[in-house]
Amino acid sequence: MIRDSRLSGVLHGLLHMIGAGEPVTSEQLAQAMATNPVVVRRVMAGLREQGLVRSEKGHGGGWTLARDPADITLADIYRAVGAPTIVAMGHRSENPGCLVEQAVNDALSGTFREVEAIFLKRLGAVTLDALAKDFKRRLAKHKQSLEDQIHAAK
Amino acid sequence: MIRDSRLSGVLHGLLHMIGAGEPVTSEQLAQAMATNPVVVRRVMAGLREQGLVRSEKGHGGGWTLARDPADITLADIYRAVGAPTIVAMGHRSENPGCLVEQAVNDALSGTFREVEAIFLKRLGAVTLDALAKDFKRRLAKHKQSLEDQIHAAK
DNA sequence: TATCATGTAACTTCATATGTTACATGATGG
DNA sequence: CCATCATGTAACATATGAAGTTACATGATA
Repeated sequence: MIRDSRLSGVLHGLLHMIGAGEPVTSEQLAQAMATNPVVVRRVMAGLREQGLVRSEKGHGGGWTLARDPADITLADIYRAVGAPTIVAMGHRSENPGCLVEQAVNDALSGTFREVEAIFLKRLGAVTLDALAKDFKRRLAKHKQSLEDQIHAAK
Repeated sequence: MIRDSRLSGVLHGLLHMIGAGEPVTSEQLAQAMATNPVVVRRVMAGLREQGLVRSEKGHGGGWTLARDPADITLADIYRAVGAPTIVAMGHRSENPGCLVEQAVNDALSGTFREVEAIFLKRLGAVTLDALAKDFKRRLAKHKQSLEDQIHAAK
């Protein structure tokens, strides 16, 4: 099963934008996300429609965050990228006449829906700011680790 | 996103097998599942490898359950059909060098794994027998409903 | 031995995220 | 005003994998 990576990709891009402090072009984001500028625009367009980011044309243009990252949850971003399918399984058909199918569908649908609700709840509990801070912690740790190596080599 | 319907389809087929009491051919199962006999054999082959069903060739042959449906959970069946992808989303790439990517992947992976665990736990709590009984309840209710209509029409 | 059924390889089909090319639109700086 | 830079978007190509299909081999039964 091909897995949709739009949420993953756009989060990557947003963290870059937070770190930049100035408009970031699709070209730069594409390089960071190892993809194509058009793909970036395509997915970012959804975020813009939801008022999460802004885009500016021309010199010095590019993408900027439109809202406080502390007020944006991963669930907001998930919806903004088009609310991709969460559960990769589905029903063979939706024939309401077959009682066997009804029993099977109900049993699976209940689980599917529960899983989707939990997924969205979890995403809703994480803000973009929290993710950015997590990244900064990793960065600090990484730098510390590098310095330790330098000192150890003296 | 195309959703994998093997689990749904095979459950449908298994309920038919339970109701039949004698070997059911791929042809019959295919008709019930609105698909092709080869597709049925393909997916049933996984169940056979796990010892959940048996197949017999020749006259009077077909598919039969190999174990007590009360001892088979939907999780067993899920695994037997090849453990299809549960979460339809994934990471854009697995570049361990990029700290941004690490932060994003960890945040999403945690949620993905939690969701998958819950999914399997739920499937593991439902036996094939329970599903069959649920179907029988629906059938009885349906029959009752039909009779009521006949009586009301008198 | 004819028939029935599974076993399996080797296709085709289909949906859809992703990648790419091409060109239009609009903003900035000279 | 015009060259440049950037987004906006349509149109098409590519890739993946489930599902569907065809063809034929294998084996069991009557």
